[in-house]
Amino acid sequence: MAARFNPLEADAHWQKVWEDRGTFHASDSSARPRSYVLEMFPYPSGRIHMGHVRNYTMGDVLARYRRMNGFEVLHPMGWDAFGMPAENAAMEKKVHPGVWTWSNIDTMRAQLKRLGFALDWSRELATCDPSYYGHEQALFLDLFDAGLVYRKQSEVNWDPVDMTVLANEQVIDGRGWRSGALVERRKLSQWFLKITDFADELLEGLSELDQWPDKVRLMQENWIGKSRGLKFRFGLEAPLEGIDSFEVFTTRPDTICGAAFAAIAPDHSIALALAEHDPDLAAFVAECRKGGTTAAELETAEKKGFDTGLKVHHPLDAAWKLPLYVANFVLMDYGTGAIFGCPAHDQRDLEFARKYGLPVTRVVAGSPEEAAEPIGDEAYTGPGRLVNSGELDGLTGEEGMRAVIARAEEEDWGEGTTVWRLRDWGVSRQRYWGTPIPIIHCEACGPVPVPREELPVVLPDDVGFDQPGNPLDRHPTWTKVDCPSCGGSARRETDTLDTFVDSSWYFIRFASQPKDRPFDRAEAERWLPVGQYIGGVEHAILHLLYARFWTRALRRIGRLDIEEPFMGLFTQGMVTHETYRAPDGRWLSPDEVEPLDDRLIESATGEPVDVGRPQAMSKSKRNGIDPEPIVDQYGADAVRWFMLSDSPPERDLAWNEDGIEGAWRFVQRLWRLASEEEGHGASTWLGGDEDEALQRKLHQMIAAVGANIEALAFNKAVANLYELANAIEKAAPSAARREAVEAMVLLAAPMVPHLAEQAWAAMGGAGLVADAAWPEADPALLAEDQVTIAVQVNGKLRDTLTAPKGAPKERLEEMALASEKIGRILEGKPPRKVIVVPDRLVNLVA
RNA sequence: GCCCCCGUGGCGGAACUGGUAGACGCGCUCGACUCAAAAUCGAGUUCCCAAAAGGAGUGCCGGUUCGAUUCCGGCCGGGGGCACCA
Repeated sequence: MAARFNPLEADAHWQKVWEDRGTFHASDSSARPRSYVLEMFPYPSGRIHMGHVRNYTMGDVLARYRRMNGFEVLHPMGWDAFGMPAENAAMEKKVHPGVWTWSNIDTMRAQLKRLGFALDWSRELATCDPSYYGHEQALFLDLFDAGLVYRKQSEVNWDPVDMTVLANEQVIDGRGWRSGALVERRKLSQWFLKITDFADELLEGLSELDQWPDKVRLMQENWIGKSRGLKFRFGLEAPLEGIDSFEVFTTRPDTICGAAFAAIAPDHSIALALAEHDPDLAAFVAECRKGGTTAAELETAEKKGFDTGLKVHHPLDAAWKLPLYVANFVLMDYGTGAIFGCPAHDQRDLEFARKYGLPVTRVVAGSPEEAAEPIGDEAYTGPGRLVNSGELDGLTGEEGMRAVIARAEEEDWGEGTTVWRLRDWGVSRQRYWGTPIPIIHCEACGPVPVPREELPVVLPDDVGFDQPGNPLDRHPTWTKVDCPSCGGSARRETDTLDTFVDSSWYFIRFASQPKDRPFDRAEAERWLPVGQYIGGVEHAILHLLYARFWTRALRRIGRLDIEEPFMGLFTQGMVTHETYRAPDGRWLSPDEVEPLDDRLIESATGEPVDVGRPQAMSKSKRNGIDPEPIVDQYGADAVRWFMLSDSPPERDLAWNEDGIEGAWRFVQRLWRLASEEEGHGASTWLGGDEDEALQRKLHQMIAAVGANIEALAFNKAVANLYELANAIEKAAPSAARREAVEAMVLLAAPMVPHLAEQAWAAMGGAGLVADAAWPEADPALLAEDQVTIAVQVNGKLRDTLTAPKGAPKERLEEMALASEKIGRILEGKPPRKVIVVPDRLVNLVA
C-alpha cells in the first residue's frame, strides 16, 4: 500500500468506476424510499468558483449520506444558461451567445466532474436548449390558457445602457442591477404572470415550511406584504370633469377622526387632470417624478405637497371638509395611490401637517391622562383607546377599526380590504438570449398563442450584436409569420422570458423528462417535493418565490399536485478571501503577494501590501481563488474537506492556505490510519478497557456524525471525525481498532469519497463505499457507564468526581461532601442547601 | 426609519431542553526524528500572578436563578432584508 494517498490517480480512478457503474443514476422504479437533494443550478459564466464548490460539496455530502442510509437519491445537475452575460460576451468578444454558453458548460461540467460529486449526469439539462425551453413555452401557454398570463401597457423600468426592461427587483437604488445606469420610466406592452392571485396562498404556505430558515420566510413575508385595512371613497366637494370621488386606503381606520388632509400621488388621475390646467401643479408633478429614489435621498427627502384648493368630505361628517393635496410621498402603485393624513399618529403625516400648518388632533391615547397631552415632534403609534372621536371614544384600536369598517360597509362608502405589496410578475425582456415568448401578434386577431405543434419556437442563430437593443427585433425573417388564427401576415413576439421563469420549474424537469411534454405528472410527483434545497441566500426572495408560485400555478391548472417545491431549504454562506492592496490603491490578487517576515509584500515591487478583511470573492477586488489549480495540487477530497470544516455552513467561509493545508494533512492522516491497519493485520480483541473505550468513542461518533450531517452541521461532523481519528491513533492495534478504522472510512466517505474508496479497497472491503451501508450506532455503547460529576460551591466549580452512571442523589451528595477540597472550602460547616442533578453535578449552597 | 440576525481565546468555531465554557481545527511555543530541512510524531497553548494556591472571564450595564454563553430589560458594536407601503 502506498505510503501517501495520491489524489491525482485515485480521483480519476474512482470517478471512472462510479461513472462506468452508473452508481449515482437515480432509478425511477426503485423500491427504496426516495430522497431528492438539489443545489441551485449554476449560471455557466465560464469557470467554477469556490462558491459552487462549497454549495455542491454540501449537497453531495447529504446525497451520499442518504444513499448510504438506504435511499434512492435524485441528485441532478444542470445549467441556468440564459441571461445577459452571454450577450455581453457576444458584444465584447464577437462570439455568439450560444457558442459562448455551451463552451462554458463544457468547461464547467469537466470541472465539476473532477470534484467527484455524486450526480446523476444522465438528467443534465440546460435551459438554453430548445428541448428545455420548448417545454417552458408550452407551460407558458398553459398558464395563458388558464388566464394566468396577461398583457398590459405598463410603465417599466428601462435600463438605457442594457436597453432592456428591469423587474422592480432588479432596480437597486434607482439603478439597473447590472449596468448601474440610472433607470428611466417608459411605457411598454408587457407580459405579466398573475402571481398576485396567489399572494394569500404564498403567504399562508410559508407557515408550513418549517424546514426553511426563519430569515427567508420572514423576507418572503415582508415581500408579499399583506396589509388589512379599509378602502373608502372621499367625496369631492365639487365634481371635477365628472369625477366626484376617489378611493383611499388606510390600515388605521380607527384614526379616521384624526384626519387633517387628503393626499394623492403625483401620478394620480386627479392630479394629472388638474395639472393640465394648472402649470404650477404640472411643475410640481414633474419635480416629483425627477426625485431620486436612492436610500440617502429618500431619507432626507422633504415631505412636499401641493394644495389643489379642492376639498373632500370627511366620510363620518359631510360638513367636515379636508383639504386635498398632491404629495410627493404618496405612491401611485401601492394601495389606491391616495391616503387620508392623520398627523397625530403617523410620522410622515405629522411632518407634512407641521410644514403646511394643518391641525394635529390626537385620537388615540395610551392612558386616560395622555388624552389631553398634545402631540410633540413624534406621532403616537402605540396602542391605546380612542379619544376625540365622537361615538368611537373609549374603544381600543382594534375595536375602533372593526367599528369604522362595519359602519363604512353599512353606509356603503367603503369596505374592509387587503392590499399587497407584491405586484404581478413582469416577464417580458427585450433580450435575445432567453426563451422566446410563444405568441404571435396579429393586427386582426391580437396576440395569438403559437400552436403547440409548432413548439419549440427556436431562437434564430443568425443574429448580430453590433448594435444595442434586441437583435430579434431586427431579424428579417424570424419575426414574419402567418397568424395561426386568421392566416394573415403577423409578427412574432420578440420579447423573451425573464430567466427566473427558466429556474422556476427546472427541478420538476429533473424529476421527469419525457420528450413530448414538460414532465410526466406521476413520475414528477414520485420525486417531488425536493427534500433538501441548498443555495445562496441571494435567492431568498425572487427565485424561491417564483418557483413557489410556478408550482402552485401548475397545481391550479391541474398539471402537478405539489403545493410547495422545496420542503427543506438551506442557504449557505459565501466563500471569502482577504483583499490585498498596493500603496497606490491597485487591488492585488493572492498570487501577486508573498510573505516577508510578519507582513505581506507585492512580489513584483517588494512594496508592503495593505491586507483587508475577508470579503466575497469578486473580480473587482481580485481576491478570487480559482478552484481548479487547488484541486490539481491537493485533490478533490482535501478541497471538499476544507469546504466543510470549521465554519458553520450558513456562515461565510474564509479561504486560506493554512486551511487547505490542514485539510490535506487530514486526508493523509486518514490514509495512514487505514494503511497501518493493513500492516497490523491485528484481529484479536484485547478485551480490556481500552477496546471498550474505543468502541464507545466509535459508536458515539457514529451517532454524532450522522446527526450532524442530517442537521447540515458539517463543521461539527468534521470535528467528530477528528475526535475519532485522535482516539484511534492513541489505541494499540487490535480488532477494535481495526473495526473503528473501517467504520471511520465509511463515516468520512460522504465528505472524502475518493479517499474512502481507495482505503476501503486497500483494506479489502467488499464492493464500493458508495454502495455501503452507513454504520449503525449500538445504543448499548453510546452511554458511558462512568460519568464525571461537577462539584460546585455556590455555583462555582470546585472539584470534580467520577461516579457510576445513574448513581442516586444521596450517594452523589455524600461523595461531594467527602471531597477534601470541598471540605476545606466549607470549613466543616454543613451546606444550607444541596442541589443534585443526577449524572451532572452537585451544587452546595453555603 | 422599520424588521431580522449576530458579538465566546491570536484566528475559524464547540457547548443537548439553564448544569464542568473554550470540543475540533488553524496558528504559535517547546521537544523527538534529521547533518539540516520538509514531512511526521509528542507535550503545551483563555487571561492575570514566576509557579502553586487563587482570581477574572462568553461586547457593556443590570435582573431572574442554587447555578446564565443560554432566559428577561437597557445600552454599545457588526451584518442582513425592506424602504416615503398609508
